[in-house]
Amino acid sequence: METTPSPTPDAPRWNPYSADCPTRVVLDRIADKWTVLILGLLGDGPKRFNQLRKSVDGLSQKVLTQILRGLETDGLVTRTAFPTVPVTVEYELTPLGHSLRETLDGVRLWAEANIEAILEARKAKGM
Amino acid sequence: METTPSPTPDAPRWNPYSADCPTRVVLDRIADKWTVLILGLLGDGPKRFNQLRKSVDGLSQKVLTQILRGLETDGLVTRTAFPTVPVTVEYELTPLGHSLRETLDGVRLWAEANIEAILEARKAKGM
DNA sequence: CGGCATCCCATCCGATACTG
DNA sequence: CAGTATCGGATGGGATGCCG
Repeated sequence: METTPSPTPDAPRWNPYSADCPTRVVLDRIADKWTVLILGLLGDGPKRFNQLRKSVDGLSQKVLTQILRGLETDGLVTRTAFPTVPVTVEYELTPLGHSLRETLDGVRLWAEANIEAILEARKAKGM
Repeated sequence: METTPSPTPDAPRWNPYSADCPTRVVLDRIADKWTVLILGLLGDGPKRFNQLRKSVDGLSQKVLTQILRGLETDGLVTRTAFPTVPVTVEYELTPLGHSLRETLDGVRLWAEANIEAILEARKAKGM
């Protein structure tokens, strides 16, 4: 966790590109290989731990745990453990998480609409 | 650079669930601590190298170079060197880069609108 | 099933020195 | 000014084992 050390508590204004700007706080949480995909999966409804893990190929148990803890910390998902045997744990988006996921849909749509252009740019540069 | 060293051509790509494969390609490019912020800065117009570096708190010269090379590779920015003394280099968004930046504005707006909720969630969990 | 703890290696990144 | 080159420490994350 990389919470910013709170400086002087006076000025409520933040530099748009300093470490405590809202965009950076949010990006530091979601801008990794997997989080956006997990939010997408949870958008379809509550999911169990291993259900998530198996849905995203290459995602390890350790990393999934870290991601879910982070999302929980920020109030984006809830974790519910049912006292079954063995235990069942369900993760679900909060309203806040849902609204973020909807916002990220914009990125997904852009990606799908422009992936060709990107791949051609790479090819044009010999990649 | 972060190009894959292994040139194995036909690896079984990520899970078929992902209509998100394009999303993954795009995320692998932009989903880091800095790239979205740089796209935001360039959205206001062309910027010189050190201009960008000084604008983003904590961003090193090395990482900025890597990011700009990556964005160039994907056709999102152009690099123009002017034969002044000393040399001047300008980075500018392509139309593709502009359209991505506009999409990412959605994320920025969400972040600014919901940062309070996130910080309170963290505080409620003792962070 | 859903974790946590440990080991351990790959990658990242900051610091530094040098260059056109 | 805008990089490239190199090194070493920090970090991330896979593999494995254990546990409620």
